[in-house]
Amino acid sequence: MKIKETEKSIVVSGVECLDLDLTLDCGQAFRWERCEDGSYCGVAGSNFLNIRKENGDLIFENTDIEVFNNFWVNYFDLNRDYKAICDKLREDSLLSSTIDEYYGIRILNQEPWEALCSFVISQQNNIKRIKLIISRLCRAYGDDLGNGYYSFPSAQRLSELEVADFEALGCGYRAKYLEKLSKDVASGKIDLEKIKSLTLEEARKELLNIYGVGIKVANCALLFGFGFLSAFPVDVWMKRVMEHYPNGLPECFDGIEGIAQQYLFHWARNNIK
DNA sequence: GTCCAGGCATGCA
DNA sequence: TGCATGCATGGA
Repeated sequence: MKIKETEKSIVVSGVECLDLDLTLDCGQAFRWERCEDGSYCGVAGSNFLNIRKENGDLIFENTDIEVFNNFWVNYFDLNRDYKAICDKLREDSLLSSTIDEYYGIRILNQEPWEALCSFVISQQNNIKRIKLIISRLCRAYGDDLGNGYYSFPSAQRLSELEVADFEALGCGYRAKYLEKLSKDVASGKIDLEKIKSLTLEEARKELLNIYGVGIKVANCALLFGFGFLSAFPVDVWMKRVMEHYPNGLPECFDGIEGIAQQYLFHWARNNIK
């Protein structure tokens, strides 16, 4: 990876396997918008970013080198060798063709709190509406970052709300889950940083104790927010995919089950019914 | 109008 | 432990 600072942007070359459309709009993160020029605008943490690809280079705009180094490198997982990971996953025949078709899906390192909230909202819901609800939530209770962009509201802020406030955002029956989750995280009863330091099994057990968090939401939070690449979420789409693996997951998935899952999820959404 | 979506808690056997 | 049921809402 080579990094070059210009007057307005940061130009990163030598990053393999990062397709912005596939990575930012594949149902793992819900706050990126595709602009007319093909670039993406979004917020993560308290940082706004515009990112695009040009001749294979990644162009980061509306950020600075310090935030890039301290935040975006980790967010986009730029130091991980995804090419080697994809080569390993190609040992599976279904994934081999899937990776050829959708090469460039990465797993983003999102913040635990945002990921957990987002996937509580995601249950029994479709991606378009998940985005709609999260957008309303940020606009109503996040910090104003300018130009119509808002940060994801903190647990502290959301702990001030009542169930009816979440219902007003369109959260439906998930409102009561979010209300309790916000208060428990804000009070320290649930310690997300501590959960991040546990083993996968221990962390999953902790998340499953949370009201409104079952196995699917737990695995999504673990994969997308807590850095566990072995987590393997199975939703309605992945249940259809699992018919292709009657004997369990192949050995080449070991340690990178979550990345395999994201390719299969994308394949299923585009190819099944 | 009906069906479905990155499911979960609850009650009951 | 496993299975049936109700649950909010917006888009297709």
